[in-house]
Amino acid sequence: MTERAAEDPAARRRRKRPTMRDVAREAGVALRTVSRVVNDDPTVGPHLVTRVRAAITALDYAPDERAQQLRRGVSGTIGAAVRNLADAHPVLSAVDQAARQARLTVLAMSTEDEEEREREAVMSMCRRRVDGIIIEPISTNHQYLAAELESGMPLVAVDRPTGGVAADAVLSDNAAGIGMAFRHLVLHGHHRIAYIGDDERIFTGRERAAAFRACVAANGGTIDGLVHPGFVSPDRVAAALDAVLRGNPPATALITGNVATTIEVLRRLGAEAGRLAIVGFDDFPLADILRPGVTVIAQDSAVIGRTAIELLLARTADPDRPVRNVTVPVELIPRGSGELRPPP
Amino acid sequence: MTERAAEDPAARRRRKRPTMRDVAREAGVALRTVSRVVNDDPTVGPHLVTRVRAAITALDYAPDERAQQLRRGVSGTIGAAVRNLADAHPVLSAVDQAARQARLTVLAMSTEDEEEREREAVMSMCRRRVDGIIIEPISTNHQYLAAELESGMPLVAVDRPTGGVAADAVLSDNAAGIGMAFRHLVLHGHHRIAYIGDDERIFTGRERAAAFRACVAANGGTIDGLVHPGFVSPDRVAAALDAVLRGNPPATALITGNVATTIEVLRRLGAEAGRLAIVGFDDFPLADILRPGVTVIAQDSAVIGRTAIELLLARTADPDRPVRNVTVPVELIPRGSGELRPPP
DNA sequence: ATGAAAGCGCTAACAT
DNA sequence: ATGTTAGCGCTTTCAT
Repeated sequence: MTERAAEDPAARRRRKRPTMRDVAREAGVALRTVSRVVNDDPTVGPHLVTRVRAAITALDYAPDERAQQLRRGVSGTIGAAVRNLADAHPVLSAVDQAARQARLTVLAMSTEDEEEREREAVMSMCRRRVDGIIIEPISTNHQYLAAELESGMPLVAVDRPTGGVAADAVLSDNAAGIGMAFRHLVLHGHHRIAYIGDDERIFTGRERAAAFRACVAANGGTIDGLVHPGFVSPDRVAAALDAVLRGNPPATALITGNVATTIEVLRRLGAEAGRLAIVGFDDFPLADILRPGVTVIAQDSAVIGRTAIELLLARTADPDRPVRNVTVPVELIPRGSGELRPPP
Repeated sequence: MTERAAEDPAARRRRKRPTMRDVAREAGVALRTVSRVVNDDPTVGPHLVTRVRAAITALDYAPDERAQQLRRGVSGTIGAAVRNLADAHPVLSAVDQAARQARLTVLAMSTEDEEEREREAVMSMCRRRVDGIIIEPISTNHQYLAAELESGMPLVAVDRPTGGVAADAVLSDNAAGIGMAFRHLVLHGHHRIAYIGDDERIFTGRERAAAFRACVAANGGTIDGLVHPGFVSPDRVAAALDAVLRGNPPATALITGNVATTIEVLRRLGAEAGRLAIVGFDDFPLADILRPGVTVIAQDSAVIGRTAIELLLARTADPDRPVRNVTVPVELIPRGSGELRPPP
């Protein structure tokens, strides 16, 4: 790690940040007039507007948003509690864009998949008096938010619902997705289809595993040795994959319940990836350039993000409206891995 | 998209958010005492502490951070202007963690790779009076920040330097990385090595292309038809790849200057990926499960992120310290694609 | 050990 | 059309 000191006028003078009062003095007008100009109030004479603008430029004045917020009562900011800042749920992009269109700033904080961090992040947002919160829940018990919800804080859960308190949520249609995957594989000639996915303590893990069991049952099969929910770790996925491949008879197709599992399975399979038909839940970048391409059930991030903001704004407008859960359809994207036929 | 209304006690009462004054009234003490308790001032009698705590709990009081910040003069927040919220530079995770350890909150805003958005985001952070800004520069001219820098706003550029104003920066060792990639390929028997990368108007594109040219020259070769910098689009990459493969003689190895290019090349190559030795600049998830695995020059995100926060804090402590540029070493990770030998 | 009062920088009644 | 004044919710002298 190399350091290099660059040129720097050592005698750089620090200027204190100018306030609105300074601008008023500079322009020779009242504070209120500056405020009017800053807020584009049309009732200011053009002459003064010019003078104030000049003063603002001369002093490099920028209003203090904290003071504005404090006084105005709204923050113009919504909080987003996401799992990881560098690799957030793709809906966050959509949330961000939709928020911008609603002239709202997004304050993103990471939860690192830890309940306590989630709580810290969300409470910090509340203390900042954000105008609403989008949360990708980690915790299963959000009682700690009861007071906030009661005092009208709009909160929208994404991907998973909140627990213990009623809040708006926008979820993907997990059951339909698993159904699509299952039928797709059956259609391609598979009879022994297995499932490896998240721990059933996690909402999506629970929903997807349950949907899978229902599919097997509806198809008149038995689920013995075919369903492998659990914590996603290389070892566990490896063991589950092993059980699936060495079953009697072995499964010829696999549904993976989340991206981490899909990737771990592919990593494990390596060169033998073509040996097993695979449909993964949730799309991921590069799924199309793997060989074979990975067939996935894709969530509609754009719609989810937009819907989340809509629910947020609706609740802001009417804090007493009934709580809503919106389910967004998913889509099967065939890319090769899900279209593999079983060996004869 | 299905909607479902959930149970909701229609007559839910909205409680106004309690202020410190409310807590004081509830506890029967002065405002100042509540403030003391909230800030863990030890000079409050244990009896009153208990009473105040009880009132805080009873009212579900949480201090308004905006007001605290306004009064205290610091925000406890640093801004991070990143390209995209859902797919930020991996250093952001490291920044986030390092910031948390420094008891700072990260306010992330996206620039969407647009200069104007960058400016909006950064200025918005300034108006929020954040304690510092981490920026992944899009713009090449940051004169608009001159006043802020002058009034002491700590600003650290990551991955690329700022333009037009002197600011701290932490950069990867682009030249060394290209050098490592080039030597690695030479070592594996390649004589015709090509480069496809970013537009040279972008800092990293410029540095990497220049380093590549230097390598070719040092190796006694000519660069005719081997260097293809430019805007990263599927068409342009396809054309460049075509030129590389149909050269006379064709190149047997390729260095790609960024992840987008690497992926576009792999997508284009498809099943023929084994035909060309490839070393990509910047690591990416799944590089290890592609076949062959993709050999990359990896940046040390953790170090970059930590260093960025260090520079930020150092400047906060001493706004007059000389501007520093820190260069962080990169690493070559062999995974297969870079170890392919040229056809005989 | 506790409290009264003065702001932080701004907006919004309410004059004029 | 412009200015005066009272807060937003908090921290912080300065008394007591």
